[in-house]
Amino acid sequence: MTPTIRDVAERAGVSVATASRVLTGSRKVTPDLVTSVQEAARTLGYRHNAVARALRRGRSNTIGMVVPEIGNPFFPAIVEAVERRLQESGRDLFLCDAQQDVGIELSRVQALADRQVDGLIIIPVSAAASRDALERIPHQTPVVQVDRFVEEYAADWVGVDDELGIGLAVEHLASLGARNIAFVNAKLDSSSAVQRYTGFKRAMARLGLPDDTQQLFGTYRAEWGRAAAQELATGSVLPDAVVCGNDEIAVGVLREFRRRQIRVPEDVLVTGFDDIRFAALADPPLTTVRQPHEQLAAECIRLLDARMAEQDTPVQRIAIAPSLVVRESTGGQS
Amino acid sequence: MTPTIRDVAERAGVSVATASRVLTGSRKVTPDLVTSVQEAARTLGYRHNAVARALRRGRSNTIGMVVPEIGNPFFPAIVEAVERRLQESGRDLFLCDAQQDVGIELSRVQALADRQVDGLIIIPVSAAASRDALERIPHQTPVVQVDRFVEEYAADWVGVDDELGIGLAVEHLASLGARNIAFVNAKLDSSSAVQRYTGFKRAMARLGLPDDTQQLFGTYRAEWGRAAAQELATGSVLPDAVVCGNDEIAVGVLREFRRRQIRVPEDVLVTGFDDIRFAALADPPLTTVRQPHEQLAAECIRLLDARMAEQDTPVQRIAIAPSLVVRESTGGQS
DNA sequence: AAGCAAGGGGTAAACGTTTACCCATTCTAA
DNA sequence: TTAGAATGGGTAAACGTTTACCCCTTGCTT
Repeated sequence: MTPTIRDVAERAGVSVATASRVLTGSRKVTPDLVTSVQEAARTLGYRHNAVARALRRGRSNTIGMVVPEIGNPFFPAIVEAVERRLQESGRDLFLCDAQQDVGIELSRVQALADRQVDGLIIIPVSAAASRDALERIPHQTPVVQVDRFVEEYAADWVGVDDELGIGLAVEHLASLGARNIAFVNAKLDSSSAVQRYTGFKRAMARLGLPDDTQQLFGTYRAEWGRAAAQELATGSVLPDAVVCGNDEIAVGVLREFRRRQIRVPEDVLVTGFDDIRFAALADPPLTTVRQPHEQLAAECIRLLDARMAEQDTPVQRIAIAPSLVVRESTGGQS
Repeated sequence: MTPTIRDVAERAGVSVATASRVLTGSRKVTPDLVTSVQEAARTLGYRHNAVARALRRGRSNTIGMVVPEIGNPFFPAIVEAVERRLQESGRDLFLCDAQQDVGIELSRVQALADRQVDGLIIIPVSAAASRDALERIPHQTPVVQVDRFVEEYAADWVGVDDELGIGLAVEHLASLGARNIAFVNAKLDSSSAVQRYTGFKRAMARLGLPDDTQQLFGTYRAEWGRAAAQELATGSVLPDAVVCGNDEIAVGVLREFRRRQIRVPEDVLVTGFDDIRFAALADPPLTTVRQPHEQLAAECIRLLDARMAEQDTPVQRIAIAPSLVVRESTGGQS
């Protein structure tokens, strides 16, 4: 069997209390005993049982995170940044995937909460349907939402200013002379889809552009981008530009236009959102709205720690301004 | 405070033992009591404390998984498939990212083992340097390696037959008349990099092709692909074809060739490995070796369950034959 | 020199479950 | 009818820690 702290104490000739004190450093212990306990622990290959510790302490030194779909490359990028931050404070991150399903999301959230994670970072699947999952989280567990949020649910949030981001894209296109600007997005069930849509409409209005352009709603995936591009291409007139709700959609759009020999950026301009790894590798490289991962992650951990330190402080929503990255899909430099 | 089983028992007017029996179904209980316990649990909003349960039972109904780098899209694809499988048996998956660092990998493995996961699925970072991390896993914890394995370490493995896969690519290129075939791969510190390399050399020898072609080793990332392509493009003669160690490299290669106006497939053929989501979306769409995720995941869970059921059965290595997907980067159909 | 504080060790309770064991009741079979 | 089995409930121990509490020793202050 794996050795317990009792074995360590026995071998070192001390009580378990002393052994625990040495191993956790929770109280001062005579140097002699310190070394003999450490020696004993080392020779036995002792590792503390994190389950027992968590039960006793009521905390686990672990943060849980749930993302909507790990296959969507934007989310791993956020996860990596969060992980790097957590590492600085020596905490572990356990990651779960909701597979775009609020039922699975609920079970993941509960699995993590049941295991006494000290905090929960969640990118909710749906602005409305994820509320149930989040409301079932025990109230003492701090929760921070990232990127997306749930409507009418009081928890901290940090994300990018989606409205502003889409606005940057639209303005850029308008400055290049585009007037008939189509919009291809995911269905409006996540908060980011909603905000990007309102961002689009407001920017169009602000710039005095016609807002009866083609606006198509599907999923945040490349297949949808292809399907949408097909619809745009077979319509009566090709738009001057296509604003996409995320980069995956945009990559699908580019692919379909290429297949149909519609040239980007000569015949039509295309923009994405997120600046995923492959945005710069697409052909042509994609003009997109960059999400500052590191900053998002830093704010996320800051919010979480603040919430852990003080439960009853007012909820915050932090929107970070994104920036536009101009590449060849709108005629920029490579 | 959140209610405990004691509260449930009290409210239902039974002992905690009975409450536990009802809630876990571990023994038959009179129907009356069953309903009153369930009623009590429901009205109190009782959720069992998974930490306490795990401590008492010594099992956690949880599988841990560690991947080398979650930002590499091949790994999330495997994770998703594994997750779907585990769901069938009602187990949870906690995922950790090693960030391509064997030190972090070690700490992740230990964090999971310390929390009494029932099994560990690991894609090791390095064929040699990851051995330390794996050897420190308590011997009662079942371990299955996926995709990559650690040399001289006795644990089950399931993956694709890398040698065979690369062989398919080389044969395909040879059948198209390519003779001067370059190879762009990651450095040989992961088992897959090694196996893909030997696969390449053997295939070249088998087909009687010159094996003094350019062979470049970097990382499994697109940036490396770009750098390597630059080197190939500026060499004295452009190879007939480039076999890449994975799709990310290949995408980088395609990008750089495009930038330099080297046409694929007219001037040079390119192949990848993995068939990630973006392989079909690259321009031109990438001919690649497809990894059967679902099958890999299924075998992985099967191995894990077998190992959990019986500790001392001989170690297995299962190599699944991959298939070639021909796309335009070697002149195939879109 | 006496009293008190501080330092540091041990004992045992507690965290929330599950389950071995015991016991009372009811049922079955001879 | 009665011995024995079967059914089902309760009591309490156990999982491996951490830590409140107690107590002894030492050293310092007056």
